[in-house]
Amino acid sequence: MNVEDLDLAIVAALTADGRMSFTDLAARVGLSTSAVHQRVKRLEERGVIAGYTAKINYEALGLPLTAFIAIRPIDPAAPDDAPQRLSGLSEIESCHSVAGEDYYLLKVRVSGPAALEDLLAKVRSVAGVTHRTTIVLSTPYEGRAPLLRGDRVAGW
Amino acid sequence: MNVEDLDLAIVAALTADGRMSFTDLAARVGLSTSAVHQRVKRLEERGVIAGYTAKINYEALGLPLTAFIAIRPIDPAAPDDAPQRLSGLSEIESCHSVAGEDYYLLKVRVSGPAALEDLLAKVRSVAGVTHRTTIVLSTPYEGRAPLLRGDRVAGW
DNA sequence: GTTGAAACATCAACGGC
DNA sequence: GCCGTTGATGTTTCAAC
Repeated sequence: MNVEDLDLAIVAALTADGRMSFTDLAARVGLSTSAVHQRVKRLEERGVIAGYTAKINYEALGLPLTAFIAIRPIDPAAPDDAPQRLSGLSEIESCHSVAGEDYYLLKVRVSGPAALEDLLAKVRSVAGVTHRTTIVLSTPYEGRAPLLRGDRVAGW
Repeated sequence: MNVEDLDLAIVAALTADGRMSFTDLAARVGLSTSAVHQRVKRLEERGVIAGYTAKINYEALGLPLTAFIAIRPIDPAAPDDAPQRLSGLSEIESCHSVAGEDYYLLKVRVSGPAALEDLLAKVRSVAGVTHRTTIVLSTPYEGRAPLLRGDRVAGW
């Protein structure tokens, strides 16, 4: 796919501040405004930049409780459309299919223990048995940019 | 803190598209451009909107392997500054302090198994013994907006 | 990648509800 | 207090080089 160092710098800058103007971005990577503009548009078209989002403080929004829920289907032989069936539950922020004992790992945001209890009941009824729920106490950091450094793609 | 429905609509729109212009945002929530502008600035000042970020396709960037690493310190009596000591490892996207058997849950992005092996060694040497590593096979969805609906803050 | 110019968005000051 | 209008400044966008 060939993403150059300049593109990595652009991606890093837009990860840190997704609303940075093309003018500032240009100054940061040492290019003209329209040159970065073209590169950003190309990164968007190629899907390297999949979009932009606001970072939300969910505590301030009344959803102070974050948890991870590991699940596995009740019937392992049944067609596994759990992600789709769970997608209606708005409390679920992300859904990963994982290797290991569990099938899926969900990250959820709720208003408190009672809402978590309700959610767990819904998850059970929709997509199998909940296996393990891990409560998040605090989040030292989140959404950092894990970008490529010197060691690059060697090792695959 | 008192976040109104109008603010929730703004937050939802900016979660879906963090670079949406105030003009479009205004049309979407039925306000004038400067009215939404003022509300967004207030949401930023109050910390409800903590910033903006680009959504990156890490596979396209050469980091196709995502994993969760659950850790606990070697010496539970020692001062626990693991998040800070781990913050130098750029592969770590997020670090949550959790309840349960483990102390921290890390989400990491690497280029492949060899890079994961290297990272696990670094995590061990820096912040304790790695207890369980869960490989992500695929991600049906991620970064959705878990916003408040009718049930609100009841239940706390 | 660059320049330049038109269309558009941002932001602060002011007035009205 | 919150919303709307205005106008100056800055930004985005696109064609031509």
